[in-house]
Formats: sequence, structure tokens, C-alpha cells
Amino acid sequence: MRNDTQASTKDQILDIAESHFATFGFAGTSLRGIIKEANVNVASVAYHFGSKDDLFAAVMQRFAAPVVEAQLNRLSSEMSQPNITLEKILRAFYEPPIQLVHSLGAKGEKLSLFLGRCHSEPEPIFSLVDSHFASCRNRFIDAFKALEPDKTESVYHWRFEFMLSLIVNFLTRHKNIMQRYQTSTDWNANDVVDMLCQFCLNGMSAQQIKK
Amino acid sequence: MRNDTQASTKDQILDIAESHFATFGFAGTSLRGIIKEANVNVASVAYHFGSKDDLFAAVMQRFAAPVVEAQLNRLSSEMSQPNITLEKILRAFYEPPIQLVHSLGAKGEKLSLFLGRCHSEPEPIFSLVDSHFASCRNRFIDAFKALEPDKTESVYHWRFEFMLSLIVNFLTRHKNIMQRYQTSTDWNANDVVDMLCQFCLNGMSAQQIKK
DNA sequence: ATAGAATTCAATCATATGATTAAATCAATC
DNA sequence: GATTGATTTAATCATATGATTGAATTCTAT
Repeated sequence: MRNDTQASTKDQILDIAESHFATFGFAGTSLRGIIKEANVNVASVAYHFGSKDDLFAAVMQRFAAPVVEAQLNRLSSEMSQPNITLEKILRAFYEPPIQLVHSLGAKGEKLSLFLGRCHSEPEPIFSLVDSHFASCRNRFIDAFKALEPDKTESVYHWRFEFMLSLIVNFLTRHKNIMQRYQTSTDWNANDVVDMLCQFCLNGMSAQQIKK
Repeated sequence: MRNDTQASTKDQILDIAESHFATFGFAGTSLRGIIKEANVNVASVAYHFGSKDDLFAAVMQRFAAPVVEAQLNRLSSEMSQPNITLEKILRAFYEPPIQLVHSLGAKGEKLSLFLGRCHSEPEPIFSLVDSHFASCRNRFIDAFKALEPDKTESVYHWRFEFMLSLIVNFLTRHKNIMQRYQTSTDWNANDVVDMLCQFCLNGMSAQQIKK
């Protein structure tokens, strides 16, 4: 341990790596860039994590995993209630990541970018990301199916994709977007969740009408 | 000119470059990889385009520009009609890229990936991409405003972002998604436009209710 | 205090990368 | 068929990259 106010080498690397992956993408991030900003030695990365791929996986595991877990817990508790609705499913999906990101302040903005951008990484990173979110996808698709069983399979899948794309877009771009129509980039977590839920809920009701 | 059946060096580079940028992203694409698959010399890239950045810009210009132009033409002709509706604006946005991509077959799938992925490129590519789509964004935001003038500025901006995120998600991921619920990855352009329009139209009506 | 484990360090490897140069080849024109 | 301009080629530069090594240092338990 270096000293009390400084994070451990491992955490320091994770923090900066997350920031760089979020800002530059996986391919655009170099270990050199990370270790320079983190003030650690290149070999520390290999020692603590292994390869660059392993480092990315560690960053994923550190933050994405808890988010998915929170979403699934919320979904489970909602589904065990008798009066389940589409809106409750949507809130179970949107609230955990939005509230976590918002609660972390400046650090959360980096996490936000990372969470958003990891969904559009090229292979082989995409498969890694997908493996982290596959259980989440499957469970939410099952929830859509359980709530309204008489639709074609494709409807459930596209519901999930549309729901996902809205939050990915928000996480990746909200800062840019808000700068276009107001000076501040502050936002309220509840308002954002409401906005996403309302849009998605009504969008899904369109599918109910059509087929 | 090499021979009659083979594309010119310049077009050959553009084709393969588009494919590689689509598959690996900008940072993940190497000029070596492109020129190897295109069977041309490295210096040809510099000769015809300049730098790697310039090559990306040329690929953007070649396909993104016509799509934006088609969207804006559609929007203009719709806006000049007396009975303009939200749905007509949405169709003006969705139909040109979807129909173009679909009409090109296997080549269109590459274009689809490229069009989708370029929207989530890190800087400095993002700024280049944004400059190509800025006019499109502004004009569609203006259309939303003209149709329903009494909303807060943020509503129009988020409408555009949600509209955009749905098609970006479709372009980037439709192949993966469809493989999950059916064996074929064929799709019908009209059905997709309908799906996107219906979801988006109803989603936007939610904003009308709230504010 | 010290032995042993854990961690950090400087140095180096092999390769990949974007870019550039000057010579060679091709195509059109006279 | 020689001239001229456009295009392609092989070779090379300077640098960046992910990874690894073995020695030095720090930490921990005794």
C-alpha cells in the first residue's frame, strides 16, 4: 500500500482503465495511456489482471455485474407481486443503472460512458459484454412474455432491444445532448427514468395494437 | 484500370475500408488489413485519400451524405404539404436509410453496420460523424418544433435522440437480434419502418401528455 | 529483526502501425 | 514509339503497442 489517501495500484488501474475505455473505446485505449495517467508501471497491469482483454473484463465485472444484479433483483421482486405491469418491468430495468450513475457524480459520468459504449464495441469485446448482459436480457424477455403471452417471439426481443437502445443512447450521449439546449448538464435521476419509461411504455403499447 | 470486372483501386479501397470500419470500428481498423484484403498497395491509400482519417471521411461522404440528403428531401416535401403529421416526419427519417440498406443486399449489411457504428465512435471521429449529421438533426428538430410549437426545447432534442437511437440500434444489431428468435436473418424493409415508426410515434405521444 | 511472500520497477522483445519516399509501371496523346 | 502525366509498387522511417523478464523493493508474519 502506497499511502492512505491513494488508492491501491489495482483500484487505480481499474479507475483509469474504465475512464479510458469509456472515452476511447477498447481498441483506441492503450495500456501506456492508462499506466501513465495512473502513475503505475506497465507490468502492474499484467501482474494484477493479465492481458488487455482481461483488464477490460475486470472493469466490466466491477461495475456492469452489480448493475445487472440490481436489475434482476428488482425484476424478481416485481414479478413475485400479483399486480405486475409493463411499467414496473421497465422501471426495474432503468432505475438501477440511472440511479447508480447519478449517485456517483463525476465518477458516474465516466461509468455512464463506459456502460453505454461497451454495448457498441466490436468483436471480440462485444461477445464478452454480451455474456455479461445475456442473463439480464433473457430474464426481461421472459418477463415480457409472462405478462403478455400471446405475442410473436419477435415482439419480446424487439421490446428488449428498444428498451436497451434508449438507455444506451442516454448513457453515451446525454452530456452532448444537454449541452445543445441548455447551459447546464445537470440532470435529475427520477426525471430521466420517467422520460425513458414513458417513451418506452407507450412505444411498446404500439406493438400491442399491431400484432 | 486493372481490368473490366474489377473495381478501380479507389473504389476497391472504399469498399473494403467501409467493411473494416463497420466491423472493427475506426481505431480497430488498420490500413494494413484494408490494403491486404483489397489487394492494393499501402501508398495507394495515401495517394487517393491522404491519411486514415481522410479515408474514413471519404467513406462517410460516399454513403452517409446521400442518406442524409434523401432524408432532408423527404422531410422538405412532407413539410411543404398542408397535412403534415408526426408520423410523416418519422417516415421521412426512417425510410431512406432502411430502404437503401435493404436494397443493397449483402453490401447493404456492411453499410448498415457502418452507419450504425459510426454514431458511437469515440472522438475525434465522432465530431466528424456529427458534422455530417448535424444538418439532419437540426432540420428534424425544427420539424418537431414546427408541428407542435408549445413544448420545452428539451422535448424536441430528446425526440430526435430517441428516434435516432432506435435506428442506430437496428442497423448495428439486427442480424444478431434476429438470429436469437429465428433461423433466417431476412427482413422486410416496410415492416421494419413500420415497427420503428409505431414504436417511436407512440413513445413521442407520451411526451405530449407529460410536457 | 528477518525470512518469505507480494508487489513494483526499469529494461527489453517482437510486432504492428500510419506515413513517406523514390523508383517503376501504366495509359493516353502527339 | 516517344513523351508526359497518372498510378502503383517495394522499401523504409519513426513510433506505438501488448507482453515479458528478472531484479529491486515493499509488505507481512513470525
